[in-house]
Amino acid sequence: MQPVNCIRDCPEIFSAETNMTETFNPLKLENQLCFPLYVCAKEVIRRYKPFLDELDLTYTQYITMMALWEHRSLSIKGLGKILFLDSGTLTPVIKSLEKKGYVIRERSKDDERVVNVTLTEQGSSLYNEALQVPVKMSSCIELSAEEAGTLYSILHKLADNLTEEN
Amino acid sequence: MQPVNCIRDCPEIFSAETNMTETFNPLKLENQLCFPLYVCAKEVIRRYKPFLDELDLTYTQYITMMALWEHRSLSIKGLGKILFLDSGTLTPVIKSLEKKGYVIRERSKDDERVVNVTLTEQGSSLYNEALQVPVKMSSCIELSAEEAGTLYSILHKLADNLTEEN
DNA sequence: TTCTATTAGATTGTGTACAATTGAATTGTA
DNA sequence: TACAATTCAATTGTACACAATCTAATAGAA
Repeated sequence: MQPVNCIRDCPEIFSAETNMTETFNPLKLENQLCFPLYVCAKEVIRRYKPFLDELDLTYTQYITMMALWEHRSLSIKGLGKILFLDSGTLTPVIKSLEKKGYVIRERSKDDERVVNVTLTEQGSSLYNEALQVPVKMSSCIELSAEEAGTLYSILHKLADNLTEEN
Repeated sequence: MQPVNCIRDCPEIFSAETNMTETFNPLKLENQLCFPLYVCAKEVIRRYKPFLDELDLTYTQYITMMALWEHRSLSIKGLGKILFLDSGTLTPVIKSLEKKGYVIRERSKDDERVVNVTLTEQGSSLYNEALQVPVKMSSCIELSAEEAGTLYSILHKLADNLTEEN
């Protein structure tokens, strides 16, 4: 990726408020904030792939399992709120997890519209193998503890800002 | 998104080197670094959509046009290096841009394997309308100048680290 | 209570992403 | 110079991601 000279080279943030001096070009890739975000997300997920392949999970299936390891059972809607995914994405992901035997899907008796997704025994026990995934990933991301912490908190602030009140 | 308490709550970074005290759980979504990255990338791109719709561009087409506004003409391989995309993704994107009249595709005379993608007059002049996109986006991202700059440089460091050497 | 509005999830259609393969062109080497 | 290896782009197959639509179920209001 390109080097960066100064803080105002982030057009989504600065183009409106900064005085546009000589050569500053808000449509250059190197001046974007979203583009490296998009590249990093893709590349980190690509680094997950070999480790997730060992569990026969995709990244989307992995984060779905994480939500279920924490909550045991969730509706499609509940999963969507946690993962920021809609039913168009989740329905096939969950059917795939069901086929692998990690979850079961069943209509709620209280409200027939609701589909509850629940971990099976096999899905629960996958947790122990999955514990190796973050361990292995940690060696792929060469950021200092401070940088990682800073990145973490800025991303959470940004995510809150972008996803609030839809 | 969930609140964060302390810097070690980033398992991809910390799980290998940190002493695992009592309840720290590396497989919780709130303890991931990749998950908010993935969510932010998706959500920022979603915010682009209404502005890009006005230009009849998708985000992938938009970054492709950015590369071409800067370089005028590039091979598929050249575009792939800049955008971190492979031919399987780029071929349909470029055919779509060709259909809209923004680029032309032609085999290189020097090397018939190479396809050069070149801006048309119409593609070039789209630049002027596209200048409004970063202006409009700047009001969607509520980060301070300092946070944006910090995010920018950490993401570039991470991208360099993830994409170096193929 | 009946009719309307809302909600949950599934489906459809479009557009990425990427791994793996293919085929044509070029390069490197014996 | 042949011929094996490499390179470039296209194609194929799988898996998202989301907008828009659809259907069934539930809730709300007259």
